[in-house]
Amino acid sequence: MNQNTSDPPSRRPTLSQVAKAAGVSEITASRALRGGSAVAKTTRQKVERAAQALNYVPNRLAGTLAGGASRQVAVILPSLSNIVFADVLKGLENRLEDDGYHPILGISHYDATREEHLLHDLLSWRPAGLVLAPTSGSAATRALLQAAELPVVEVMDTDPDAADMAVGFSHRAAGRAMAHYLIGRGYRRMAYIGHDIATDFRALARLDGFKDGLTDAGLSLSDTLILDGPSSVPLGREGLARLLDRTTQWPEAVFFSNDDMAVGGVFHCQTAGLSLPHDIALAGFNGLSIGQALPTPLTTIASNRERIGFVAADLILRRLKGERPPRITQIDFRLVPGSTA
Amino acid sequence: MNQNTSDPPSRRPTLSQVAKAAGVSEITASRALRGGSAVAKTTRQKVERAAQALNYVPNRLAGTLAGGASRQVAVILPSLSNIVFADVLKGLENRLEDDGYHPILGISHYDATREEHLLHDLLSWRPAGLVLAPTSGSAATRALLQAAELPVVEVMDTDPDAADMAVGFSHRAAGRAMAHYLIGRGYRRMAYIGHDIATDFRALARLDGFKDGLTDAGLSLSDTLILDGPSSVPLGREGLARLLDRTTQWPEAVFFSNDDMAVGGVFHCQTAGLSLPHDIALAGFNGLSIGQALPTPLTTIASNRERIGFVAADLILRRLKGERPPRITQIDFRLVPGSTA
DNA sequence: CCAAGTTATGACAGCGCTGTCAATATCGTT
DNA sequence: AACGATATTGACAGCGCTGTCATAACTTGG
Repeated sequence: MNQNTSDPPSRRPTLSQVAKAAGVSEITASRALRGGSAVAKTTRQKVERAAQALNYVPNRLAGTLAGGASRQVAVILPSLSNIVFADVLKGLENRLEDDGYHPILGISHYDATREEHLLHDLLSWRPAGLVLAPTSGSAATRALLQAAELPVVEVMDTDPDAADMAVGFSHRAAGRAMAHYLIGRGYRRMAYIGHDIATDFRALARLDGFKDGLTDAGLSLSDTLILDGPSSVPLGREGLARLLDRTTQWPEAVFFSNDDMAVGGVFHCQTAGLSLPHDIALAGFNGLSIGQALPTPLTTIASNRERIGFVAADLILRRLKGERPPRITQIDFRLVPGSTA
Repeated sequence: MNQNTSDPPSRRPTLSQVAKAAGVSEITASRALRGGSAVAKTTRQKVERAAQALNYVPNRLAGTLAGGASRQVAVILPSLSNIVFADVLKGLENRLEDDGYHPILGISHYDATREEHLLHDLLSWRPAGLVLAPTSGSAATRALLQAAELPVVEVMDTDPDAADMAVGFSHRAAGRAMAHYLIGRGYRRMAYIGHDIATDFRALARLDGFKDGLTDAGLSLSDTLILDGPSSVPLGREGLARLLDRTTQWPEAVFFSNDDMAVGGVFHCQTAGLSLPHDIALAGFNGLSIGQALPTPLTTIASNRERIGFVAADLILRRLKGERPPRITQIDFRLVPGSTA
């Protein structure tokens, strides 16, 4: 807390130093650098030159505190192990960057307590907006959001009633769509293989929707296998092996919690010499490129994660410009018939 | 710019309001909430209760500006399409979160100009540290880093001389190791299939190392195919198809720029009815789980991206605590013999 | 019971920047 | 040549918080 007279020892240059170097007042320098306001062309050039020369980097903490909007957007995702959320983040970052905004990231690990903690932490940076793929519908979380008075976008799902805005699609509807598709293909005995469902409630919603779809046709799930741990190719492979191993009456079709799992299932079939979809049919969810590159392209449902992220960022930005964008934006999923079911 | 007397209309509660509610001075409230300093137990409780009641969320912009350290770490990665960088980010976030730090993210898209711009932008938030997977060795970038006077960790590579600290491994050595392994297995005619190498200079370093390894044994690359665009499974599949199509004298082994590409190669072989590694041998890089779950586990080199991220964060944090951690930290790669080569 | 040493609290200034409003310079017009 | 309109610049205060130093309250021991 020193430095008011004379040159500071070696600190980063401040606006005041730039102003002095350019021979103008601080506020004029500020305006010159931010563009827009009325500043004579020659003055602006002087200031810009001075800033350049001093290697000036503005201090946005100060700027934001003094009245500006933050240009940081808090982002809370449940995981990064899954490429799905990396895709969302990519879309987000892409759109934000266009307007000079940046995401501050928090990973909740599908843990409601952690999510709440993160929220509190990130909010302390006074972000201009918040994007999250909620892990829980926790009341405490909801209260914090309400109080924060900033644009909030919940991504990936449109089922629960969002506090503010939402972008995504109905996972329940997606599950149901797959059930209908498989039924249409003539399958009747169907099983489900999923990962740690207690935490991933969107996967759970797909399962519920799938069951609904079966019910629509008077059917029900013949078998269900839930494995511990996050979804992965090896886990899906193990899952199918175990499911087929523990019963003599095989299902005709298996719906996996997502493509990673389903690709694992395909690999098991390749290893076990089972022909797809004749011996058994498999279906996934997400439409990852790897599933489509398989010798037997995976039957799946494509979701556009990157677009969801992009739109989420766009909604925040629009709101900050004073617009009133729609509360719910559907980014539709699309059933991709492959050769595995 | 109003609000000094009376109650502000509806703004977020400030420390001063908490203090008033608790009947103490602002600074005492500050100390009570931050813990540590000498504050009577009863006072602390009063303040905590008041904060709770008001739903107080501290303003770290103000806190940092007033003298604290930032607790934000700038992170610049070239891409998020590749799971590799998502892994690094995951490790980073994990370690940072433990100490209440958060990453501010920027994606350079393998573009030096963009990287520089991001650097400037992120630095304006006065982060406590910086982690980047450099895209270029740009002089301008280097200068900015030097001037910024904050802990900097360059991740993924230890080849170039880092400005400050570095965590990772030598991609050149990794490429060479694979060459030696394949030679040891008896292969002589070897080809390389890679993605957009102009931008991904770490992939390029692996290729160079691979060539070095061949040279060590008096061999040289029989064929090289570089495809446009980011690496992906479909691209690898297409690559191998094209390579085998354009020549009658097939290579005995193919080294791919990474596992995604190599898995695509495996899929092509499955489709084309080629037996691995008899008809042709394939090898990748990264040690992704998908490669290991294949019916024919992929021969590859495992890199520990998550750990690299974790260690990078740890280095920053240690430096902030005043320690002097090592400048270069090797996180070794490991050759994983599979059944594809 | 008082001096010396702790422990707890507060006053003050200032971090680096921007919004507001006022002051000055510049210009065209009659 | 004087006047109002417009373009350009600056003074001031304050955003919400914390470091520094000073003061007040409380111990302890002789």
